[in-house]
Amino acid sequence: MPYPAKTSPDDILAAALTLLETGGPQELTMRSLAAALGLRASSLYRHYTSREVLEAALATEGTQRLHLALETAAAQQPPAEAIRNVADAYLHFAREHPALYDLMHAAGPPKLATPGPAKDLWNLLLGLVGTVTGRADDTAGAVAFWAFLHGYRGLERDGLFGLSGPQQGLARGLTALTLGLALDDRA
Amino acid sequence: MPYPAKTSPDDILAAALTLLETGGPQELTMRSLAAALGLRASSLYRHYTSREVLEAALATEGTQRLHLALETAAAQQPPAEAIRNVADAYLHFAREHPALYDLMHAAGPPKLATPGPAKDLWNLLLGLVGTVTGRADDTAGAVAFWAFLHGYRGLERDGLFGLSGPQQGLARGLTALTLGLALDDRA
DNA sequence: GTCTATAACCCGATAGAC
DNA sequence: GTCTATCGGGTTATAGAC
Repeated sequence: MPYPAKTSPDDILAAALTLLETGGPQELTMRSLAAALGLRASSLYRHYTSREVLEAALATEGTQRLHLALETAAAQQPPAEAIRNVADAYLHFAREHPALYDLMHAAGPPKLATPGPAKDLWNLLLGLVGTVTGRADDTAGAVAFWAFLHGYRGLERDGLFGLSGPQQGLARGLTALTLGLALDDRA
Repeated sequence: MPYPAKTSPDDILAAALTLLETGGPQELTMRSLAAALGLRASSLYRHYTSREVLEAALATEGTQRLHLALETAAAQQPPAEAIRNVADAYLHFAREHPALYDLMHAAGPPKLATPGPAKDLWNLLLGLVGTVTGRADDTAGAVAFWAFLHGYRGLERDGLFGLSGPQQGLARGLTALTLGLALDDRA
């Protein structure tokens, strides 16, 4: 055959992930991605109709991986340990895949309502917080917990902890938040 | 005079702020900025040597404005009200100036150690949290409080609260965090 | 200090041959 | 399915005239 297949959607996705982690978001262009796969940019459009579609696929893949990591971290652990393990796993994921984590939040609003990786992730957080606060559907508590993790990661990524480090801000915030969520009995 | 001054660093900064808020970060280019001022892109380089320098100036300006807004919100208020007012003012600022807020965090790490707007902002948060926890330099507590606000804003901006809204996640997180920080007596 | 002109790069995406 | 060639657009930044 004159033009045998050199790649596939999965290959492209994998190469894009590697490129994203090694060179950051600036390096993820259709040209450099094609080069990493040994082909031309125009060939990619046979597998992903646009860059936007490719980024959406990346975001979905990232959300799935994060969900899996958190699930593993929480497995077979009592509530207090599960919370800490999940927080550590969350931050570890964001540190290891900073550009992917950013992309997950930049590429459109992941629908928490409709079934999919984003909803799975949300349900995990909801259940986790529920085991600590004793409420079945503690939406507000899960939002607070997620906001804290997401924000801590943002500050850390922006280098705001400089040389002095976060000074136990993570541990203290986590303890305070779980303690406060369990005690607070607002409606 | 053949070429009278049409602009100044302050004019440019003001126009850049307007452009940033109306059109988002994509619209803030040297070309469009110059066009908004009625001149050519190359003329801007007499006032700001590069786009990077201009963005740094924007970030500094934004940090000053945020600091001022928080200072006003906290003034003459008992601790509990001050915390809530500051949180509201913080989120209000981020909602009103989303692109500027992003730029403040994207344009290099603001040094919290060296004197400047960023340190002023940090000191305000540190003092505010101190009035609630009763500790003089509660670095960890301030980090936790800031992380929560920053993270809540990020989730809100990414549209993760969809139609159902944050479900009191802000109020509950704030209450839980302040309660927990005041009660927790970890070192 | 502003102008014109241009250098030197980058990007996503498409047409049509094979 | 991949290729070459190219369209059409964008950007920061500089050189030199006035």
